Amino acid sequence: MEYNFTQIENNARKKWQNWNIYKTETGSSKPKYYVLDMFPYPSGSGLHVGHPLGYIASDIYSRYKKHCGFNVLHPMGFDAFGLPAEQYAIQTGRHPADTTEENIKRFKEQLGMMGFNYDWDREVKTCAPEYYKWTQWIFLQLFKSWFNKKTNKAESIEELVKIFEKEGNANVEAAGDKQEIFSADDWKNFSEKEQQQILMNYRLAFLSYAEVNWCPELGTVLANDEVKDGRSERGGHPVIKKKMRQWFLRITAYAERLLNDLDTLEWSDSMKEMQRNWIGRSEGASMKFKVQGLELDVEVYTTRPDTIFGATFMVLAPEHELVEQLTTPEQKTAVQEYINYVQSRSERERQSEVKKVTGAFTGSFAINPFTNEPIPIWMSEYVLMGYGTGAIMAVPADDDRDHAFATHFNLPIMEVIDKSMYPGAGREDKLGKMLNSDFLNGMEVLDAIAHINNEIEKRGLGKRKVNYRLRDAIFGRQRYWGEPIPIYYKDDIPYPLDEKDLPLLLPQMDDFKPGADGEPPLAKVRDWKYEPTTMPGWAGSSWYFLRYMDPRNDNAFISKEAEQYWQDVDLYIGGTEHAVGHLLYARFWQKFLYDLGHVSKIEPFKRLINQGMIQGVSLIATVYLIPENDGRDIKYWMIPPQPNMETNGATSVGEFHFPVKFVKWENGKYYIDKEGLELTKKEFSERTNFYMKEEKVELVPLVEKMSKSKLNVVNPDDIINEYGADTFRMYEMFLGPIEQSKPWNTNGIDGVSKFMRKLWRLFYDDNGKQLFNDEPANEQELKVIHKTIKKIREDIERFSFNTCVSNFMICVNELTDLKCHKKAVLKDLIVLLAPFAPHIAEEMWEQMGFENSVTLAPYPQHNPQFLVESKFEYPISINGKVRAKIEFALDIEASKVEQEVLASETVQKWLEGKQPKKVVYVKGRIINVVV
RNA sequence: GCCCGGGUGGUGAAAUUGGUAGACACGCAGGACUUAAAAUCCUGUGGGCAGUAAUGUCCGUGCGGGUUCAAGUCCCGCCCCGGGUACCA
Repeated sequence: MEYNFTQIENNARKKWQNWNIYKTETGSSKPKYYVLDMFPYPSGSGLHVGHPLGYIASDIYSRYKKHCGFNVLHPMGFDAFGLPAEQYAIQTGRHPADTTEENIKRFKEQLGMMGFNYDWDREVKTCAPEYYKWTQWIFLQLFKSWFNKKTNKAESIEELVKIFEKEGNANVEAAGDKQEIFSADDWKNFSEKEQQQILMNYRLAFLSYAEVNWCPELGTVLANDEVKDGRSERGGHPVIKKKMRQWFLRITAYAERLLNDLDTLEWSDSMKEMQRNWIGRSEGASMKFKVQGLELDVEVYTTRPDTIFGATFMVLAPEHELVEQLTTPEQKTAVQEYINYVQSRSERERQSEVKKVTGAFTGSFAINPFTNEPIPIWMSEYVLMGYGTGAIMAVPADDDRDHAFATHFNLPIMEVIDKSMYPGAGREDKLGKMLNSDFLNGMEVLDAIAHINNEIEKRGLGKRKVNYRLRDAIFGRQRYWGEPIPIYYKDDIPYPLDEKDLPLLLPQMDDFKPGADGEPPLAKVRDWKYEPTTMPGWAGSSWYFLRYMDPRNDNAFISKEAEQYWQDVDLYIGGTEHAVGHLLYARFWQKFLYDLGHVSKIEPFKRLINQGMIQGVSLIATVYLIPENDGRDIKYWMIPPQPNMETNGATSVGEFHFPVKFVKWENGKYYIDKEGLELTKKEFSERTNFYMKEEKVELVPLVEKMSKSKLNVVNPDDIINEYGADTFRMYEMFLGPIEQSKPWNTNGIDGVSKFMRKLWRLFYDDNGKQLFNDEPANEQELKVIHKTIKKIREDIERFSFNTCVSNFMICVNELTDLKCHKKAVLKDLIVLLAPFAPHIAEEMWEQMGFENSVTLAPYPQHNPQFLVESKFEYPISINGKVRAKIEFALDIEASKVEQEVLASETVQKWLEGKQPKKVVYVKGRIINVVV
C-alpha cells in the first residue's frame, strides 16, 4: 500500500468537520492565545503559492499552541471593500458585492484544501452590513471626540462643549490647528453654524480643506502611502494635487504615543524603524523674526537654532499666507510668475526634479533677532507648507539645500561652525565648535543648541518645539464600494447619524462610474442626504482583529467579556507592505478605543512576524522572425542567440515569457520542449506560428514578482493535486526562513515528498502490512525521539520552521535505520508532526488506535535523561584549530582529561617536547592547547 | 543621500551565547535491484596539494584590516544586492 494522500486528506478534513474541533469558545479556563493572519483582499485571480506562506506558519504555530494547552483563537476573514472590485464593476457592470462574494468562495475553497484550523464561525467580511455597522460606529466615536493634550488622551466633545460654556477655550489645549480665543459669552453668542465650525477644529474625525492627492484616472483621492513616485500605487496612474473638502482623522494627535509605545512591542527592528521614520519626530525650536518696515512676524521652525548667527536669508513656502503681504511692488511680477510656475508643476515633476533649485525674492527683509541684521526673504518650493511653519531660516553653511540655494542665487554664506577637528564630518553633521556666533563661540554644537534654546525662550523670541512628519489621514474616497460615512447635512452643517440608525446601508446601484470632476457615485443616488463619499480601504481593516473576538454581536462592536478574555493579538503574521499603512492605523484606532474605555490594551499586536514574498521565476525565450518561402510565411523561430544572426535575415522580435507549467528543468537549466510548445500554442493562440528546430530550447530565468501577465504564477492547487496538502505545507516551510523573500521553485519538493513516503513506511510496508507494534522502546530509539522533541519545540518557538522540517527528516531517517516501528516512539513523532502535516498525523493517530483528534493530544515533552551520552568525544584544538578527537568515559575526572589530552600522540607531536603555553577549556567540550 | 536587512558549495539552506563551517534537502557522478523503466537502497560530492590507499596537509563564509587561545558570528573601512524613505528645515 502506498501513501495515498488524497484519501488521507479527505478523511482528515471530514473528521475535523464532524467533530467541529476548530470551534473556539470565549471564556475557557485555559490561558488564551490569539494568532492572527493579515486577512486577504479577495482578488479575482485566487490564491497563489505566495499567499499561504504566512498562513501555513500561523497554522503551525496555532496548532502547536493548542497542543500546549492554550485556548487558541485563530480566525480568518476578508478585507472585502476595495478598488479592484469596483474597477471590475465599471468595466463589466457586475455588482462588486456579487464578484466579491464569488471571490471569497473561491478563496475559502483553496484555503480549505490546505487543512488550516480556522474557526470559520468567526469569519468577518468588512463589506457585510453587520460588520460595517461597527466601523461606522467607531467613526462616530471619533467624530464625537477631541484630543486633550493635558491628559494626553481622547475625550468627549460633549465635555468640551461644557468647558466652552463655562470658560471659553482659553485654557483648552487640544490637538489640531491653532484656535481663536473666545470666552464663555462669545460661545453662547455664536450661531449654531459657528459653534459647529469651531467644534470641527477639535474633532478627531473632521472636515477640512486640503491639498489632496487626486487621481483623475481612478476618480479618487489617495492617501500619501498609496502614492508612489507621483503615481497611484494601484495601476500606476498619474496623481495631481487638488484642493478639496475632505474627511480627516486626527492621527497626528497620537504621534507621540504611537512612537513611544513601539518600545513595548516584539516587532522586528526594521519594522519599528519604518514606523519611527514615518512618524518622523524632530526636536527643535520655533522662532519669530520681525519684518523690516512691516508690523508682522514670520515664524520659522528649525532643528538647528545653534546656527542662528549663520542665518543669512529666509525662505517661505510658495503657498505661505504672508507671501502676498511681504511682496514688494517691484517684486510682484517675479513672485507671481514663480507662483504660477509652481502651480503648473505636477507632483511627478516636482518629485523627479528634487535637485532643481528654483525660487523668487519677495523684496522684503526680516531681522535676524540675534545679529539684528536684515536678511532677505525668499520663497521656494523646497520649503513645504505642510511641515513646521512653512518658513525656514536658511543657514547655507550648515544645510545642503540652503547651501545649494545660496550658491544658485548668489546669497551670502556665513561659517558658524569650525569642523576642522572632525575631518570626515559633512555639512549637516552636528559636530564642531561654534564661531562667529557671539556668546556661543567656542561651544560644542550640542551644548550650543541647549544654550541658545534657553536664550530664545528667555528673550521671548520663540520656544522649544517637537515636530512630527506624520500627517492627518484623509478618510474618504470618491467611490461606491466602501463603508458609507454616517453623517447627514442640514444647512451644510454635518451631523452624526443617531447610533440607533446604524448601519447606514450602501444603496443599491448599477452605475459605479464617478461623475464629472470626480463626483462620487453616491451623489447620483436620489434622496441620498448623507455624506456622498465612502470610507477608505483601511477603515475596515483597522479594527477587524477586535471583531473576531465576538463576531456576531449586534449590540456592541465586542462584548466586555470577550474583550476582557482575548485582550490583544499575541502573534500577528503578515507582509512588510503594511508597515506604515495598516499597522499604524490599527494601532491608532486601538489607542483611541482604549482612551474611551472600550478596550483594555494600548497596543493591538504584541508580536509581529513578517513573512517574505514568494517571487515567481519568469522563463524567457528570445524569438526571431525569419521569413520563409520568399517572405510569404511568417515564422517565429525560437533559437538561442547566435552571432551574425541579424545579418542572415533574422529579425529579433523580442523576448517572450513561457508559462512555467509547460517548462522542463534539467541539469540546472530550464527548457521548453516540442510538447511544451504545443501545449503553449493551445492555451495562447497568438503563439501558433512559433517554431523550434531543436528538440528543446533553453529558457532564461528571471526572478520577479508573481503576476498573471508574466505567466509565472504558480497555483497551489496544482501542487496540492500532485503532492498533497501536507507535502505542500512542509515544502513551503522547508524552502527557507519565513521572513525571507525567495523565488518559488519546486526543485526540492521531491525531498519532502520522499520524506512523507518514508514516514508512511514506518507504519506500513509496501504490501500494506501493518508494521507498528506495542513493543517497548529501547534506549537508542528513545534518544532519537527525545532529541527530536527538544529541537522541534525550540525551533517552533523561534519560528525556524525550515529547520523543523530538516529535523523531522533526520528523525525519520534514523528510525528507519533502526527499523523502529514501535508505537511508543511513533506516537510522539506523530503529535510532534501534527502542526506541520495535520492530515497524515490525524490518519496515523487513528490507525494506531488512539482516541479523539490528534489536535487534542498534549505536545510531547523531552526527557533530559534520554539525551545524556554514555561517553563523550573531546575535540582537541591546537592553536585554535581542531586536530584530534579523543573519547572519554562519562565519569572521568576533570584533571585526568587534561593529562590524557596532553599525553596524546597528536598533542605531543605538536608540542615537540616543550610545555604548552596555555590550555583553554570551553564548556567542557573543547580543549585548546596553545603551543 | 539617509534608515533597516542581507551576501556561506552547482542550488535551497543550517550553524541558537564567539567554540569541529556547509547539518538537512535538491542536483550531479558511480553502483545495487530490474528484460527495461519507475520506485527503492548504497557510495561519493567546497577547492588545492601529496599519497595506490586509509589518510595527511593547506586554503575557504563579498573585499581589506583589527580584537581573541578561537571569528560566518564582535570592531573599523569598503564593495554589491534587497526593502523602506526623501527637498521634513
